[in-house]
Amino acid sequence: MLSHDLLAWYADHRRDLPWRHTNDPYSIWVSEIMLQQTRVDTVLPYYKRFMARFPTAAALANATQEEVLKLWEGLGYYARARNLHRAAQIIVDRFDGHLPPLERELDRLPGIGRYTADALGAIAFDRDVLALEGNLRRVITRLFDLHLDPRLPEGEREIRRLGLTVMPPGRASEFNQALMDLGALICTPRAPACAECPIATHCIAHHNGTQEQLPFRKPRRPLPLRQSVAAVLHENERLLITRRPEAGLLGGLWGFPGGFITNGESNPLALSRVVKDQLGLEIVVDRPMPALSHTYTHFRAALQPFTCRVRSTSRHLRERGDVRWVKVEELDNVPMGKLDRMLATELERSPPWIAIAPPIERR
DNA sequence: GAGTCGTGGCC
DNA sequence: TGGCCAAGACT
Repeated sequence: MLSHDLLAWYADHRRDLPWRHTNDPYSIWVSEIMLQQTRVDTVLPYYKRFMARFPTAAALANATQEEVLKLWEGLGYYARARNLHRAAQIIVDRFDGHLPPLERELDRLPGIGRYTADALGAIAFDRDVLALEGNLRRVITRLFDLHLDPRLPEGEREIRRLGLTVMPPGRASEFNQALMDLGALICTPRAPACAECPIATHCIAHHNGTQEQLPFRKPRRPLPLRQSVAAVLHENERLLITRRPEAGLLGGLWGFPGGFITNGESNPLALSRVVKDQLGLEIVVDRPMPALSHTYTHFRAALQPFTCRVRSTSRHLRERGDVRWVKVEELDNVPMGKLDRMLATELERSPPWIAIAPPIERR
């Protein structure tokens, strides 16, 4: 039987992961949020630090958002951290610090969608639900040789229906995680290791030789490039940083004032306008910027020292909660995205200047 | 339904 | 090396 073969393989080959050493729903929840669109190896050090600092929902709820973001810095998709923090506060206020066990309740919490609600239902609460994520979609698609796009509603419905037919009642936690490990270790997107697969004899795609072509995907549109600018403003030994809006790129993190350029403005003018809009500072640049390269992997090559003067600093800056002056060595103590950390590093070489960031390639 | 949101590893 | 992908959620 398929489930028997799968669970026997899982008993011998399951990955040893910190969140598999516990039945605590909070611990499993944190792992599920961190693992969204993020590889296990990337998550591990973040997870350990986070759980050491916030071992319970109450500990997380009592923290400041800034501290939560600081621990998340570098992990990406920062809305996850803000939503996790908010949800912890809701759980403390409305559920006495404990996650509700039903998917329809979990699904209402910020940052928890269909998948995470089902994963918690299955893994933390032993409920007979299928937690459909990338691995399960691919594995089930191949098992049944489905020629449907798994991301579209019709494909998802069919995957869920067929998956449930092979899930043994009462063992949803093991079964879901076994399929995840199978997808991560054996039934990989490219070059699946069918010779080592414990359920290859049950796999219709393997029988038909179609596993390499599945799951079917529509080609994606090419990604646009967007150009951004940032100002690095010195005052003696201090640097000006601002807190970014919660919505959008690197939301809630601290960084140098700046933004995306629109309408093909020349770079110095765009920078002047963005900084003026954000801070009320007049910036005077005294020579034009050179051409720039195309992705921020080439960031260092694109940086050009650039002399400038700040015409006026206004007192209202000091009163704004989203603006700070920090010493260079303190930059490590506020949550900033990677791009801005690179700017900070570059700044220490040749202050002061205004940096024009090359276009950001969206993914 | 399609865009947006990060980062790192892979070949 | 650049395009693709990874334990998705939200708008």
